[in-house]
Amino acid sequence: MRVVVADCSVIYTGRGDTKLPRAVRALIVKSDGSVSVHNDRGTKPLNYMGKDCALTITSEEDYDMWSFDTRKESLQVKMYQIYSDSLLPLERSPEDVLERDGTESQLQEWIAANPECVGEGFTFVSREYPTGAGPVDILMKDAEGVFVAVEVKRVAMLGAVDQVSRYVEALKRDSGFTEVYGLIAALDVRPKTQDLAQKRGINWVTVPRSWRNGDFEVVSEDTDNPEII
Amino acid sequence: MRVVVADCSVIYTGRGDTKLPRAVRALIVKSDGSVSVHNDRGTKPLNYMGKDCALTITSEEDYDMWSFDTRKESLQVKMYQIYSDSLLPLERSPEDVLERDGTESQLQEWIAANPECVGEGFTFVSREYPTGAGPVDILMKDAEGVFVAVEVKRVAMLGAVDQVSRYVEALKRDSGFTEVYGLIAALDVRPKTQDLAQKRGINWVTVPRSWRNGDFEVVSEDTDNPEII
DNA sequence: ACATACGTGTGGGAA
DNA sequence: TTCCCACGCGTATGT
Repeated sequence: MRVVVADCSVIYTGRGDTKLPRAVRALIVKSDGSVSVHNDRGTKPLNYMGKDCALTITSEEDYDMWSFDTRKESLQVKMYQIYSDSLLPLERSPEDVLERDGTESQLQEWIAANPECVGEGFTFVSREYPTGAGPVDILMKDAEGVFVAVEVKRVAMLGAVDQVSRYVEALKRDSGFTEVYGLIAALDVRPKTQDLAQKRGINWVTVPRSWRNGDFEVVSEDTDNPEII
Repeated sequence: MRVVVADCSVIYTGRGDTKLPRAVRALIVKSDGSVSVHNDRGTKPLNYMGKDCALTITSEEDYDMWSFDTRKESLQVKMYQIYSDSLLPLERSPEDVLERDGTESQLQEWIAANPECVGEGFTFVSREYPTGAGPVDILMKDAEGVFVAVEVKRVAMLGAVDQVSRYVEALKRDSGFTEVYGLIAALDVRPKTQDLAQKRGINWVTVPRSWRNGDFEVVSEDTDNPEII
């Protein structure tokens, strides 16, 4: 990994177009051929370019032009003055991957395994049940045996209501479900989202933050009638 | 900006939880109190923490613990060995902002100024027209004088159909519009999005990539009847 | 501070 | 490969 501190200006052309005026910034060039231009604020680079770009350096009167190019994009850095240029040796192990926990997909699994948490007497039917408008996260039946299309989110916003509306609509029209309604299961359902859900006749429940402690998964193993705690 | 190369492992707790195993990586600490943990691949940090986090360093037997904390989140880095630690002086100017071109908001302005591009005889009525379900990007009238709720996107996916459906629904119900329909104007309308739009009775048009050349904006100034070229 | 929406979003998984 | 959706999305803007 190479870090260059320089007085530079930047032009990007590709998916969009951007300009950066002349200023002192840090360029980070990695061994996979990616570049980022950082200033002293924030975690995101001001400009960047994905891996495998080719660097060509040309000299002009007032500056060196560092041009990073791929097939479709180009990042052109005018280097007016270079203050430092360091090569930082990093071992690169392909195993160096972030391990995530508490993701939506895990929440989904957990709710599928604990249908009671979204409603008394609810039972699991299927995960990723296909509809004409995309797969429903979880399909359940309620205590009366009516189908429920469950949309799982960590944070539910307006789009979640739209999604579940789409699924219910598609299940009724394309799949011949006569009795089916929608439900949002989320850690957090925003106020406006609650309003829209209400209007659309979509139910919603909040899952307690403690879901990851596994409270619902602990089953008594000492009795003949295992009981959800 | 401080760059530390070290053999370290990382644990993040906050919105989710993540772990990184022990490896040699670069820590970037900026003057706004943000941190990022980089390996030698990609433009995105493996871990990071936004601005204004407080760093406290404590010594353990095998490592120093660098703990970056905010009210709600915490990034804990076990530093087993530090290979280098450089302070890179960057001037920080608040004016150092990326200037973008070809954004959605510019596309929106352009379409508002060139309503003909989405339909023969269309006329502009209003931008950001408020509805009970949020503001419509552009409100127009078609050649017959019927209202059209236009949703602008660079790339239109399923959510765009939902949005414009919501607006039309709200305009009819809350605002007393009797004649109104929805339209998506985008550079790219994805296949499934076209299908769903069809089903919902939402129209869509693609804006040519050349919109930024200003073809529609060039107006003859030599005649009494300025004419769109 | 909260809520909403854009982004050169990025990344991953499935068709 | 393209298409779709989640993300500790980040970041800016309006309230």
